[in-house]
Order: sequence, then C-alpha cells, then structure tokens
Amino acid sequence: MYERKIMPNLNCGLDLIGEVLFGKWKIRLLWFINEGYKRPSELQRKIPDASRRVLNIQLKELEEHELVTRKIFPVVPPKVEYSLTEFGRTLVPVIAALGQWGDENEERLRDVILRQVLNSDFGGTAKKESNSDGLILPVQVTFP
Amino acid sequence: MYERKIMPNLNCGLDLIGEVLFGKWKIRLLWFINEGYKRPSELQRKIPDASRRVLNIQLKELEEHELVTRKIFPVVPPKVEYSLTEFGRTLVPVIAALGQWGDENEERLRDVILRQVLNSDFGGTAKKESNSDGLILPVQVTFP
DNA sequence: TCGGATAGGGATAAATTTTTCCCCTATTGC
DNA sequence: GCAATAGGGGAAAAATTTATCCCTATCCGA
Repeated sequence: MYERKIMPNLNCGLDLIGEVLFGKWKIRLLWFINEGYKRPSELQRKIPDASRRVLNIQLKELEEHELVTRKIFPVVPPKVEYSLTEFGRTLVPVIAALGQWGDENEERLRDVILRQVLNSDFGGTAKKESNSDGLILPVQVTFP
Repeated sequence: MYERKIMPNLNCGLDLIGEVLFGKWKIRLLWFINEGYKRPSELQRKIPDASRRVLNIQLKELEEHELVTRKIFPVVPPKVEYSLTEFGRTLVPVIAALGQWGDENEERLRDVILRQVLNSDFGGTAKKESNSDGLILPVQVTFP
C-alpha cells in the first residue's frame, strides 16, 4: 500500500470534505449507491471507465470514512452490498448541488474545458469506447 | 507544459464541475478572491502551504475556465488583480454548501480521516510550520 | 472439464499533480 | 552597481493517484 509522506491539511470544513470526497470516482460511487446500485459488479458496470481495482480501493476508503457500509453475504459465489450510512446520506444534497451547477452550465463548461484542453495541452486520444457488455457506454453515464 | 494523454470525461454535470473545481487549491483561491483578496501576493500569503508556482498555474486555469478575470495594471512594480466573473460568482453558494457540510461534521471527519491516515498509511511528518513572514500560519487558514 | 460470474488483493507501471529550484522583466532607492 | 519588489515561467524531482496484469476461490451451466 502507498505510504503518505505529507500530512493533509485538516483545518477547515473545505479541507475535510475534500479529503473524503475528491477521489476520481468517489462522488459517482456515492451517487449510484444512493440510487440503489449496491453490488460491486453493478457499480463497475455503471462506471466502466474506472478500473475494478480503483473502485475497490475507493469503496474501501468511503467505508473507512463511514460514508458507506459493506455487508458481506456468506454465500458462494460471494455477494457484497454497499449502502449509504446515515452520515453518507447527509452528503446527497451536497452532491446534488454540485451536479446541478454542472448541469445548469453544461454547455459553457464543456466549451471552456475543451478550449483549455485542446490549446496547449492535449497530446492523446479519447478514452476507448468501452469493451462493453452492452450496458452503459461512457457517454451515457449521467447523473440526474 | 504537461501534455494530457487521456481525454477527461465530460459527460455529466459532475464531471464538468470536477474538471474546473477540483484542483488542490482552486476552491480556496475562489473563496479568498470572493472575500476580496485580489493580488497574487495576498493570495499566496493566505495559502502559505501552496507553492507560488501552483497558485499561478491554478489561477491561470481558473481564468481559462472563465471563473476569474485577471486585470494587469501597467505599473512598476507590476500589479495584478483577480476578481470573480459573473460565472464564478454563481459557484460561491456551491462552495459554501461544501464548506458548511464540512464544518457541521468537523469533529467526526477529522476523526475518521485521521484514523484512516494513521492506520496503515502514514510514514511522514506534518507540514512545516511555515517559514513565515508573520502573517498567516497554516492552522489559521480557515473559511467561514 | 472449460469458461464465466462473483469478490478482492499484490506488484508494478503509467499518468497526473504538486513542489523545488532557479531565472527573467523593469524600476526605485541606496 | 546591487538589492528589493511584484509577477511569472521552465525544467526536473517528488508525491500521489489510477491503471494494468495476474492470482485466489467457488459454483453453475454447457
């Protein structure tokens, strides 16, 4: 496991929320779990651009931060279900506020971001169109 | 300059807001600019844990994303002032919501974060106490 | 019996972000 | 001439985060 070398700032509310919320896939995980997608494999299908590995890691962190709980069913094949904790549920309106601002300004944001990415920055290709099992293409991964 | 190799996801509102907001110091920069700290050197004093370089870089990105404007006064020594754009101002309530959730749960968050950082993770030291010019110690960097 | 589904972990590489260090602009004051 | 001031930028290193690849185990269905 990776060992931190620098202690994070935990001075104010914004530091703190950032520490638990700002992993690349965490917000989505919380969102989908809130929508009722409970099992790891479901979540992986909803977020096909993330590797299985990172999702596991970020789910574990969400659990350590007491935003989700992990229930293990002792059956074979194994079955696991995540749910939001009471604490985690208090985050839902906050995430909704983020998403709403993004949605309200969708066009403009796409515009300024692309302009910035394409100017001076970009030397790559678009992410592959997903190896998919026919369920969710990246382009269809949306939030309310 | 660093060249991106992977195109970011820009599918939904949450992707988009993340793209403009989730740099390590961006939220603070927006916050302090909103509070009236306009000049680069003021902002650097308010955020002593960030290197001058990153602040410049992140300020430039905020500008490219049309959240702040940069006004240059043609005087010597040079003088520059940042302000929020109209667009940037619409983010203020969103940031306030983030900060509020963090503040409301300050104790619990510090607790779970420290538990997670100290268990299994941490192999370093706390950030230096700032070389400071006597103005702002890290511990005093707070938001309303 | 082989292939797939389910859940997850280790090791390592790649990508990205942030920090460090050093240099440049021009003027004013000593 | 030299230092201080205010604002930046390049290059390279360090820190951190994500992605890739490979393995474990069980059971079901073809």
